[in-house]
Amino acid sequence: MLEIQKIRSNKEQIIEALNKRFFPAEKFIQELLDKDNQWRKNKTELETITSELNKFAKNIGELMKNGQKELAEQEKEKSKKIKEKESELKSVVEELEKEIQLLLYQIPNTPNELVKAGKSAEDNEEIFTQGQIPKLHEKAVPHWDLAQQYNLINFELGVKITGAGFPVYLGKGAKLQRALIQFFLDEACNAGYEEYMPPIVVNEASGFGTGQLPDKEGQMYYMPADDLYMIPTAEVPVTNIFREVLLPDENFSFKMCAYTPCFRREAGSYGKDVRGLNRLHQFDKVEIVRIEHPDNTAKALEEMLEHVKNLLMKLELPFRILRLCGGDMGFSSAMTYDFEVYSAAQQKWLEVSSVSRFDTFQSNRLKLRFKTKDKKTVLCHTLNGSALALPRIVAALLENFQDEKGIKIPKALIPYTGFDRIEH
RNA sequence: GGUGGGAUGGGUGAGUGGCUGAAACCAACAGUUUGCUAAACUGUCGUACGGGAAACUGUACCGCGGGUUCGAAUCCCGCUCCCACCGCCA
Repeated sequence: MLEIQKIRSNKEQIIEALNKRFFPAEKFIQELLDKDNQWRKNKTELETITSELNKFAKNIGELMKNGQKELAEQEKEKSKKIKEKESELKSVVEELEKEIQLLLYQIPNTPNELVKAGKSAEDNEEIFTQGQIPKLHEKAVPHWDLAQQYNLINFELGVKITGAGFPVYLGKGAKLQRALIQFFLDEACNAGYEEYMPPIVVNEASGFGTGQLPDKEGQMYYMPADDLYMIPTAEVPVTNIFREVLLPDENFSFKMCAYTPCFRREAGSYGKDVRGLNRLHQFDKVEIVRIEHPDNTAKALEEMLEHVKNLLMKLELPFRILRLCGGDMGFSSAMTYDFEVYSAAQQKWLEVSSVSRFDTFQSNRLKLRFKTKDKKTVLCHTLNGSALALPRIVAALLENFQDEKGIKIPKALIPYTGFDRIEH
């Protein structure tokens, strides 16, 4: 959620920034500011009247105490009329507040100055590439065939137990999952991120805090009996640790990581995009989350990018980094970098990580703030990124490292898997 | 699931209709004293929003939402959460 104070004072810059998303900013911002003006006018008037009523009440109390009953009654009569006016104004103010809130919820974050204008994924900028695209043998197949051939993942079994998008991992397939989770967590801890194991269901307030609610509730699985949501990412519970937190000074920097399963309804997805591990309803992910002083955000983002790069290099996967254009970024993000690995048998790039800075957009909703040296209350910045999401990594590993006889495990992972090849 | 108790500022905790944005104590911060530490003393010490260049000022907030009243932390109604004990269970 954008800060209303900033919209008041930086109207033009904000509209310009939002235009990079092809969001109809002009209309929204103007309407918002008109409502805000009305609100402030009415609010001031209301408070003047309330103040008057408070004086009446005090005065009447005095009169009663002194036994001047008749005078008191007269004053009561006078205050009645003012009170009518008060309740009228009150409902106007409340209505305006609701409308302003509603508008604010619908306005996405303002893109960072580095972000280019653009409508879709085609306008994303490739800013970095690394690694060689492997040459596969002639009979190379996509990962869903490999998974079946070597009995690593059983998709049909998942359908039987739950439904499409809930695969069953078994044997070395299951061990590979466990190895990757452990590997990613160790790497994150070594980079100074503190490990958390949060709940994987959250309440409504948490969904709201990170911006999934009220708009994107279709994305989450919902349990009406208990009014709880399954998390779509560890970002939700971990960031909400800091909901309604006021940090006492400026010397803070929180680096957290968490492994959780993630649940996404992915309503509307279909076709080859959802084949095999490409898009699942349940998947595993290690997430890194940072709470930073605004001055430190740019540096923190760089560090996170380096961290994810490092993971992919250790896994020996070819990858590229894209800086998303305005139109392709998530609602809450000010700037997002996507990491894509090349999956050689499918011959396509798969998104495996998304690293974003949100600046004050989340912290404004979360009420996550700190005190400056001169005792001012200021919103913190939040950042997060996947480090990493498993399924597409597994897809790329299987596809890229296959040969005629089996699948090789990258060196860095062998200590975690306990085997160096997958064979019959 | 059953029964009972509770929710007040960073913490403990007083407050049953106006003198309470809220006692007292603790913690924290600043200062005085001191060779240093400690102690003592003095002062400061909630959040949000509005108005104002600022000093400052207005309003709201005692779990949440409604009601009664000229006036509510205090009375009434509904809800949520927490704690304890019992039952069931990993």
